[in-house]
Amino acid sequence: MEYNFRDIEQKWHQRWVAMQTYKVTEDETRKKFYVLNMFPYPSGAGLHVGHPLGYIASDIYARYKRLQGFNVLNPMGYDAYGLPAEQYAIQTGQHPAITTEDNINRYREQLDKIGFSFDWSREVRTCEPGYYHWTQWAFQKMFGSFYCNKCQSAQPIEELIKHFEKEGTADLDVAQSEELSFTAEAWKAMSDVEKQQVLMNYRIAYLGETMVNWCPQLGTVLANDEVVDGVSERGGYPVVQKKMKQWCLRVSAYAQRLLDGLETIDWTESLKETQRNWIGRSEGAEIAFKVKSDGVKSEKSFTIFTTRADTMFGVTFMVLAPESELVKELTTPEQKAAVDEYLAYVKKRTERDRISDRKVTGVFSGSYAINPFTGETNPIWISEYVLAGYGTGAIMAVPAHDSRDYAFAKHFNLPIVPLVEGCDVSEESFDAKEGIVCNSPKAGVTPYIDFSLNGLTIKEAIAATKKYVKEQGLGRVKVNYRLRDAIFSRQRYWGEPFPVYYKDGMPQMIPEECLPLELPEVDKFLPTETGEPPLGNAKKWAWNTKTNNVVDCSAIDHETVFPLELNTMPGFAGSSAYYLRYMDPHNDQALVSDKADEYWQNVDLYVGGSEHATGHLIYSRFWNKFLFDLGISRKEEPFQKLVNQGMIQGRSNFVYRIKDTNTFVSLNLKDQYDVTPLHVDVNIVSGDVLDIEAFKAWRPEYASAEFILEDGKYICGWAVEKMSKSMFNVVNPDMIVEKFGADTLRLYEMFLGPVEQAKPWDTNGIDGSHRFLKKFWNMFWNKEDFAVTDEEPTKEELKALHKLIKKVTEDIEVFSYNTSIPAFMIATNELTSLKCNKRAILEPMVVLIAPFAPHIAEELWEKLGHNTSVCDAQWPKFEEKYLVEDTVKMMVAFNGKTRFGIDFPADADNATIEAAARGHELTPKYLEGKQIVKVIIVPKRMINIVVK
RNA sequence: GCCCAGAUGGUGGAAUUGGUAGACACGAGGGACUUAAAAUCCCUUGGCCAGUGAUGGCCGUACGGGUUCGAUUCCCGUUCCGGGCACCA
Repeated sequence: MEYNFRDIEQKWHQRWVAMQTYKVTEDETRKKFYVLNMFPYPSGAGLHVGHPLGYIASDIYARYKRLQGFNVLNPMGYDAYGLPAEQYAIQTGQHPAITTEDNINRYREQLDKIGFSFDWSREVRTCEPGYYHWTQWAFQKMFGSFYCNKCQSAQPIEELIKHFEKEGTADLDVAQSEELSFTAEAWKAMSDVEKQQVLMNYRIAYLGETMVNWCPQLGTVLANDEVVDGVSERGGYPVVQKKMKQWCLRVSAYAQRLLDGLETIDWTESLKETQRNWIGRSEGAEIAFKVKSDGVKSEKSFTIFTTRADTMFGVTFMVLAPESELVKELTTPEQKAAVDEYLAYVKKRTERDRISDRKVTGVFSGSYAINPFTGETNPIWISEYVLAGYGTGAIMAVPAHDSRDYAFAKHFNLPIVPLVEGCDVSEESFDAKEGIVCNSPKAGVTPYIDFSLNGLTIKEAIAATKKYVKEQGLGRVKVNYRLRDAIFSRQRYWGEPFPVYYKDGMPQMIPEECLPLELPEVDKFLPTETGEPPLGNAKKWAWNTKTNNVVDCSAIDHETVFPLELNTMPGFAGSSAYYLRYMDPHNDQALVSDKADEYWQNVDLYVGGSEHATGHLIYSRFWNKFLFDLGISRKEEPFQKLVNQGMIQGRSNFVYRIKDTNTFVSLNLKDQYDVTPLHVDVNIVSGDVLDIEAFKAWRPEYASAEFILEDGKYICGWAVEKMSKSMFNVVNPDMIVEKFGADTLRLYEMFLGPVEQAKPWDTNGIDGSHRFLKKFWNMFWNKEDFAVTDEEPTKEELKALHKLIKKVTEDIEVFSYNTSIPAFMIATNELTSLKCNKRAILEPMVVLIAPFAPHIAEELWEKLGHNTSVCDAQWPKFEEKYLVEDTVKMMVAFNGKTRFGIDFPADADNATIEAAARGHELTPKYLEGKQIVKVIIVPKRMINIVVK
């Protein structure tokens, strides 16, 4: 019987739907296992062969776990809000909801062909009100919370208000935008609006006037992870810094927990390292410097942050960030003109300019600071190399031991004082944190300090200085993080609307029971003429606080009807807690019910690309920790194990056109001509041989092309590149399924190499996987008859089977699918040559292959007489006894060189083997005249005889 | 500049974590069946050398050292490729 994959796959796709094979419900009697793929953004281009790679890998794992008796949750959905649909809408007027729906349908069709075990009854789409209800709800909870540093947890804002009423800001240790200080009386005296303004300083979701990455071409702000090398990640447009009022999430409050959590989860080291870099913890000290203006000592002071407190004696100047509030305060009248000119220059420069040309620039403020350790005065400069957003926006410059300070000092001719024994700072600074400190004043020489750092190592000196700073009240020990708060507003249409209206200029949350606040219709998707976001075009976009519903904008009276927020939420909003929603996707009372949450807990295995390392995977961990603090999520980390599937690259093909002609020359002859390589569609190339007729038909200008062939063929060149339309190297999985079947595609994608590794797609090798499935199929058939007998299996057959069980089980556990497929091939070849057609062997084989090739497994399972799905079978148990041999072939080596193998009884102990070796029984001719120094026995493998 | 992960045949990649390097597959070459093609099956396939031959020898896991009876695997140094962070004080 021929292996007719088309009929088989179609039949089982229908059956699975009819039988609801993949529907899961909470079942207290079984252990849960939660497998999750990063849900896709449904782009207009559809799936290419790279997309399903991770889905196949996780599907194999999900099916395997199910066969092991776990209750497996394996859901799928769509990250449906996004820029491409909106840009398409701007160009064509087509509503993004329609484009998105079309794309989703296309994705679904393509996914269904590959035979995944997704429970589609749990599908979520981030753009549906039933889903974004809970995105808005979480945002409101963040608005209503602050972060308590003492208890390391989010708390209701009411607790903070109580604190203010009792003792003002005294004894307050919370996450905040800036440090405020007021008494309980002052708090009570504040107006409502003032109170709200104060509270905004502490909320986890807050409206903040911050420097943002503004992308004029996209007309929106971008988060830090959406900006790469000073241009937007999408589209590559320039990004400038701009001060704007935006919604922000206080992700920075969770920096330490985000860092600590990494120790508890099973992710790759490189991904954890990426997140550690992004969080960027650094331990240092904040030290206050008093200001001396025009030589007159003033009461003004400012604080700097340093990780090198030991270098206090090497400070020769101070530097402020141009955006710092201190600039205005510390600029003297004489310097004002020069400073203003400099600030204007800095303002002109984009993020990109700063990165690409690192000129040394700066201006003197006119003021001086007093070093609290020495009493010396140092000039205060202003320079763009100091960043406003990190530390305090001000530094003490130690040119001898910091390369940036060094460059600045050289450029402006400022003094350089080395502090480390034997270091040479004539050409460059000495930045290393190792060596012995020198040049610090002896104890008692200055009136300011009573100890010397000389002779200490740098590490000791840092510790000693910090201790002193703390004791003397000169400053405090401080940990800083590079991680910034996430900017949460986007000036876009196609995203979640904020459930917020404005009263007296202050944001108010619409009542929780009125959620979801649905995205309004607009007549155009561009910003308004006055530059407001696209929601400004909505006619019906105001909130009536009496009736609690959305009303027409013309009704705004600022008494009962108020304007609604015009920004929408960014892409990461919807993807931050979707794994919780899958647990209970249709619940309209809660994000997830207690019962479902208690059962499914968290994701056991998460599969997706590493490009989300500093975006989604940080935001999602933050979001989950917040929900954890609220008692919604059971586990502090949402994704226990994470596997990053490698990108599948394209394998592009090239033809070589002789310049100024329409003649194409084959690869190995091209060096004889002056040629231009051109991309050619890989779908008309097979094994690097060009289909000439298809090529002529491909483009009208090639219809009359001429060819210079080798051996009668046109051989194309090739290169590995990103898979993309413009390179003509996109391979569509539908085509592969059509030609070879889904099982072959699944097997081949896994066989290509380790899941985690990036690798080029090469359709050529797929024959091998297809041939294997045919061989596997043929084991069950004798010509046209299904021929499986109930005979007792032989020892040899059982050995082949159990070797396979062992290998496949071990491989799946560690995601090494690419090595278990050869094991299947070897076992199939062995059993075929043994002419084995016994049920006791073949039935477990079907179960073993079911995760990899579910369609063929179902068909054979049914033919074997079962009336349930193979998904409900039991994973075969491996038994060691079938692999135990009577004899063991031991390799005999002399001084490490292997000579030959010799059989020993399997139960021979080491002493017997060694005696045989020493007794010259094994190898007389090699041992003649030589002295045995030692005999090393590697169990069941080798006897190594060391001779002299 | 700092951090992380890599480098194995013509190609994708194996190697039980220190024990016969190159499994398995593709590609290539040869053969069988066939009028022919497709399909299928069999043999060869890291390099060099010796032999009619079975076979034997030497070299070989980016490069140079080291530890070990034995190193693709562990350690030190170098080169190259990929990824992350980057005026972060």
